[in-house]
Amino acid sequence: MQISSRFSIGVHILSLLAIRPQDHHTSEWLAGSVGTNPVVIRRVLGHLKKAGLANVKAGSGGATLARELDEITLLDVYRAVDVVEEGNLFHVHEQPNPACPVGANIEKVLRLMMFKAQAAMEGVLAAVTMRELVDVLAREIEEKRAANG
Amino acid sequence: MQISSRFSIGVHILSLLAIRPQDHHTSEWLAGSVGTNPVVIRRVLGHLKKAGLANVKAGSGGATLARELDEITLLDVYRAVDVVEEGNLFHVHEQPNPACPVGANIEKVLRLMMFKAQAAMEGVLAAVTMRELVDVLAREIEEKRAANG
DNA sequence: TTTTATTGTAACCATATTAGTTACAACTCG
DNA sequence: CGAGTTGTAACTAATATGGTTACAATAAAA
Repeated sequence: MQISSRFSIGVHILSLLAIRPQDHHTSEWLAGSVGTNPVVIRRVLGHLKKAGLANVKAGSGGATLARELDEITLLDVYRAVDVVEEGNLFHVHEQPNPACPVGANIEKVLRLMMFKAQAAMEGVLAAVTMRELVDVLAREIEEKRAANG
Repeated sequence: MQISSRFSIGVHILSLLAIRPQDHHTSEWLAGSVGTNPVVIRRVLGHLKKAGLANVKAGSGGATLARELDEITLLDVYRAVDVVEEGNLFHVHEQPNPACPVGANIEKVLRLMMFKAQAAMEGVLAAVTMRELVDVLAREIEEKRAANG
């Protein structure tokens, strides 16, 4: 099991919009960098638009950031692309036997522990802004450029 | 996307082994409490056995704990039932364009952030032992018993 | 030894999700 | 108008999940 690459694609797209603000970001252009089909990009971009993270212009085409990078956290992207239903990262089996003491009570205990684990994960995503990520990315690009030419 | 219920089933099984040590824990009996098919139980139990968390006796049947509750963390169970490939909770898209500066460098940055998020989640699981979980569960059972009779 | 109950595993099924693809109506703007 | 683009539906192949039947191998009781 893995969390859908829609999340990583969403981050990739927003990074492109941030780092290359001058370009005409069509789904085809974005797909070229992500390495996938334009329709996949349009689907993810649709999620980002709905969440108020990106603007997309129909007809003439092109996407832009709808918010400052400082005001977009990785958790915002994660939620936007709808990869994990809220509070349900873990699937808890659904028919424990209520006639058995363990069966009747384990669900509550399990959900508590799993919620904490999930919250810890999302907390890390919430603590990183796209500004920080793009800064790290830009530094990475610059370092490689300096090294390889 | 959700992490397979094998994990919650595994915890449920170990809890049963701990709370009802006197019973004959056949897959059928366990399935009765979990609310699923005995084969599903046997499959999970197979994972737990392989990981050294449970003993299962073929032929005459019956499962028992193979370790003290204090020496089993939720992370042990999570790893045992093989719900998430190590280090790969997040699926990162696999063909970013190396000719694009963003495409060439985003994977490393993404993996770093995602690894931190995943590690935070697993850290919570590692911090909870089956002893603690079973204690909470036993308290829950007792409270309900006292209230409802 | 025979009988009975159980495990371990293969095989199959229905369902769901994912990511890619084709197709096309609706839209924007030169 | 015409060229280029988005939004979306529809289809596909691949994969994972959880349930089910079936049965050989096994253990222990009768």
